[in-house]
Amino acid sequence: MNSEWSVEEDSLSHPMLFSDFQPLDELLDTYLLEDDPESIPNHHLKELIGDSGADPSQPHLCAADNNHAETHSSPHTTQDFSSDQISDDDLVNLPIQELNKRLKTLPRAEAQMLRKRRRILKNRSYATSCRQRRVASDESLKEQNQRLKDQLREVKEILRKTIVDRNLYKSKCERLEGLFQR
Amino acid sequence: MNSEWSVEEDSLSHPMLFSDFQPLDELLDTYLLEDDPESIPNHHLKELIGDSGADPSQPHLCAADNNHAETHSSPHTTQDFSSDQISDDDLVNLPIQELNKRLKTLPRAEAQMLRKRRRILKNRSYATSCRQRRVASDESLKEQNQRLKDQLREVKEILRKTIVDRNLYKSKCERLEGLFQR
DNA sequence: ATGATGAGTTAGCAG
DNA sequence: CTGCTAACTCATCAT
Repeated sequence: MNSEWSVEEDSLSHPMLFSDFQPLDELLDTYLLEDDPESIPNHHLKELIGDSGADPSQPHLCAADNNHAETHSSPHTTQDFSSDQISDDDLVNLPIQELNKRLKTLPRAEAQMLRKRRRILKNRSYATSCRQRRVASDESLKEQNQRLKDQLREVKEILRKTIVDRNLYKSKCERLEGLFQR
Repeated sequence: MNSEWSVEEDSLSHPMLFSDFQPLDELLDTYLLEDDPESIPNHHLKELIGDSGADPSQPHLCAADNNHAETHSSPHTTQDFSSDQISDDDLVNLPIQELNKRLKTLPRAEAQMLRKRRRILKNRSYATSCRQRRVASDESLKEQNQRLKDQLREVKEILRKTIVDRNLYKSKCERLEGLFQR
């Protein structure tokens, strides 16, 4: 049994109905001035990636396994080991121009493989950020949703109190008018 | 006297303030009784699958190409007849028990391949429904969000009018009380 | 076994 | 080419 409408309810945190309604007006400012629900934040769904390292030792247990031991990139004499000269890290992060320079010194087939691997590695991180973006956007929607529900509840409560208040004034007016009738 | 506090907001579509506030109360019922925002529908995110047919001719352009041209497949070696006996459709839809019966008549390797393919086909549709579910859930959140924004706007408008209404009654009370002072 | 989901791969579109 | 994303496959977890 929710005695929502009894005015005697001092348990409410706003013991001001009727004689003092400043608090209501303040709250009104708070809400009515913030007139556009569309303007709710919602813009914090970026800056989440930051990959760069994270050696994907066995990315999917099926990716082409190029043996990368670039802990101390060995710019050694021979280019015999060809593809080993370029770490995965360089492969993705080097500007394409710089990469092409290095690839020119390699056999065509080798170069092609490396380009393909570059694309795969890049796609891998695109996929990762795509997923993170989706998750972030979902969370954001849920948060916004919760905020809206809370606001709605609050505004409804204010409305309820305002109506009680108005009804009291109305009754008082009618009583006073009754006195004049006599 | 009444020229002072007559309602100037005739431009509003609710020309009832002060003297007639039934509409407000009706709207109040509409909103306050629907007290729990948590109870908004949100349960229509199912019944979306319904695959069954739709020959995925080239599912990803990379799936194992089983030659499903049973009209007259290419019988170059012995094993071809065998696997062609079971269509992809049967492969996914037959109860496992029934399928096993049929597989018993086939070479082990063949049977293993078919089991694996069954798993792949099933996973394909699991993935599809997973994706659809995600999309549906997202849309649902967005819709709910829009509804909440609309409701909030509406309740705020009602509150605004109610406050105007209350203030008018309050002014009137003060006026009447002033008359008694003399 | 079945179903669900994170992650890697591929195709294909957009810039 | 770069970046993004739908769809597929695989690994893994839970039932």
